[in-house]
Amino acid sequence: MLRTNLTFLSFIERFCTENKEADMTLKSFKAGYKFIEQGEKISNIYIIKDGISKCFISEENGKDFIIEFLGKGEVVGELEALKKITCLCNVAAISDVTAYVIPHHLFLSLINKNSEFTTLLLQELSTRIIQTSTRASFQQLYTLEYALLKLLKLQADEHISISKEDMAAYLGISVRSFNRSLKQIIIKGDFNTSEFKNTLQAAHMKKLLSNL
Amino acid sequence: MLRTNLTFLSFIERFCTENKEADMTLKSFKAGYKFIEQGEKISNIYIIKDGISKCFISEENGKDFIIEFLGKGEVVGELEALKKITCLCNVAAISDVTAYVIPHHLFLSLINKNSEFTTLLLQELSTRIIQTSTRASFQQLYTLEYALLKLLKLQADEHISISKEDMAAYLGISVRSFNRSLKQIIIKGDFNTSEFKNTLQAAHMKKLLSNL
DNA sequence: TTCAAAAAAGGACATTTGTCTCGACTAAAT
DNA sequence: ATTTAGTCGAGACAAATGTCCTTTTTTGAA
Repeated sequence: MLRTNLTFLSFIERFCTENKEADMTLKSFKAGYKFIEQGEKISNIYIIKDGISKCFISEENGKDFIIEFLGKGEVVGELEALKKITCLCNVAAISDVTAYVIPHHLFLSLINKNSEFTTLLLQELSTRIIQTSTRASFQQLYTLEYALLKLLKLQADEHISISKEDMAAYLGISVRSFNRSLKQIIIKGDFNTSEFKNTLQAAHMKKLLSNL
Repeated sequence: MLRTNLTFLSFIERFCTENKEADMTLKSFKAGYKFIEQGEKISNIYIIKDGISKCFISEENGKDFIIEFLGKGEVVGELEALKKITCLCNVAAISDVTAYVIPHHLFLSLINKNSEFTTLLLQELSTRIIQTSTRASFQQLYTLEYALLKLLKLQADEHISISKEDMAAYLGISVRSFNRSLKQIIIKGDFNTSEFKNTLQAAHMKKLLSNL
């Protein structure tokens, strides 16, 4: 659920130091700041150096759907650059975020001139398709409780914690349903059973649950 | 819902005629034949020349989720080639299908040597991410009836018809729910109202509904 | 044409999820 | 300490969806 791409980040940082004259800058955003707005035209791509963002679609009926949480090395705005479209999603910082800002023209010329970069980009896009597809399938075909349990586990694994509202938006459900399922999980003690392989995970999970 | 990529197909056909010595073949599959099996290792990619296929994930609970219907110019197996993984999905022919078969090594060398091809591939992957993401959001956040109506409209637009089971699998619901919503739509006469702009569409829609 | 088997449709009930609302708790202001 | 506004959780009910099983329709063979 929290995507990262350290290889991609290394490449960018290396490129940055080796091409100091290139038109790349580093920007910081406070937690909560929405730095990309759905429907707007942008002329830069962003590569997250630090912090966590959420990428979400706001539907016309007022509901939000979180496509993915983005961490180190994830890129944003590249679809817009490649396909010359307005922003597909909103992107907002969840924690404080710093990101490399790269103008579209530089991004596009990198693709043309640097095959290492192109390969990394192809890898990134592939990963995204795989994750988006498998998640869509999973969330449509399994019960909410199962999906929620999996989501909590992922947070335990990655030692992060996401707000209740964001988790609900990620699962595509109301906060009410989220609370209900959460209670079921706690009552049943599902998080104590078989699926947790190590006690560290279980401990982090308890902490997570006590904060919700 | 039915993806096509005619630019991609043109490129392949041109490449094929210009490089007769290259290791590319044309294969045909009868309607219903599952030519890619989830979890298996493959060493070719397929580019659909003609016909319609469905690409679907079979979950462990026995349910299927249709990721997308694929028409002319759509490529299959490229994620597996790029990321060296076993097949993510099943792919089955819905109508009779003919497809170009290209070995992984040729596909990968095309990426390295032909920047036009790489650009087309980047476009294709981008489109896929966009479509998968917007669909996931839409299906999670809107009512079934709304999603179904949209699905029927798409079929009317594209002059194709998909079986009931496949539509249900695409929407991630049971056939029972599908039938219920369908009835609602017919009773309400939704397909006759505002959203249908031209009578050709409306006519095709009536034909579709009478076959369901 | 008739009948039996198979497939599809739909009714009934259970479960899940959403919406609306009220009450409990929190925190800040007086 | 009291009040008040705001937030959060959950009860109650409604709507949506799945499962199971009966009914209806279709198909194909005699």
